[in-house]
Amino acid sequence: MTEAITHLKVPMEEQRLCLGPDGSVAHVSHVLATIGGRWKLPILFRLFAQPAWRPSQLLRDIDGISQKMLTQHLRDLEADGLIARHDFGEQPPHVEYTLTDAGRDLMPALMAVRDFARRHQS
Amino acid sequence: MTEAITHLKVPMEEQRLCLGPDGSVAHVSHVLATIGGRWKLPILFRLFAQPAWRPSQLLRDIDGISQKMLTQHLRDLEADGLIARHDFGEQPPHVEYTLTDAGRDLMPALMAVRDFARRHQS
DNA sequence: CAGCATCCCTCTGGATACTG
DNA sequence: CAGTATCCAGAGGGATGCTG
Repeated sequence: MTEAITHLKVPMEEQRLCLGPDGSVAHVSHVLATIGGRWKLPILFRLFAQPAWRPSQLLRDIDGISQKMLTQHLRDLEADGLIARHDFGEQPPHVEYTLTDAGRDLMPALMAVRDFARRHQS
Repeated sequence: MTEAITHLKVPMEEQRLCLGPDGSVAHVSHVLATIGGRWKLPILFRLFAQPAWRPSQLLRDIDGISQKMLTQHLRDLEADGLIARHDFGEQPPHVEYTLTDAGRDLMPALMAVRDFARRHQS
């Protein structure tokens, strides 16, 4: 590689769509921030594979997670509108978590990321 | 919401596809790790909007980035196969970065994430 | 121009123990 | 069972200055 790289022109529209304070970068960054926690994907994918989980089930099923991080991530995901908390008000306590419509709508995008990873598996 | 949530059955195939050491979670997590740096999306989207950039251009164009983080992220992205470094061996130094085929292939997945963010913009 | 080295600080997340 | 509180170590990243 000793030859200068051709700088193909790209329409300014494309640039504005990608960059800037409210462009693609900001949108994607925001989503990545909401799913960026250490255990958020394991939680989301479980709620996708099986619609309702109790915290104790997740705690047992997700290997290595602590109760503190489970609760914290569930709170975050709920605040970001990806999952919903259902309290049955029973004694002993009974709580279940499910994906929201937004949470379900996110999964195809994550599958696109997964498919990319599969295509370029090392 | 006082009624028990119906636990719809999901095929075991789906579960194995999503979870486990080599399932979707691992794949997506790996990709998120490679693009998770503070300035990696700004870099990738710029290389997507315009094919070749010199480090000094990126340093001027990406508001707030330091030279240390620019170099570090460029190294990481190169090691992960998303971008390529082209050294023209001139004096003064002349280096350009471009997306690799893999890097270009990643963008549609990121666009899917962006479109999700747009649909659910708050 | 491209890149490296050092210091420092914040934030995430792990371990542990406790409450209703 | 569901959730909270505290302490603490490590990674990520900002500021600054230097080299070929």
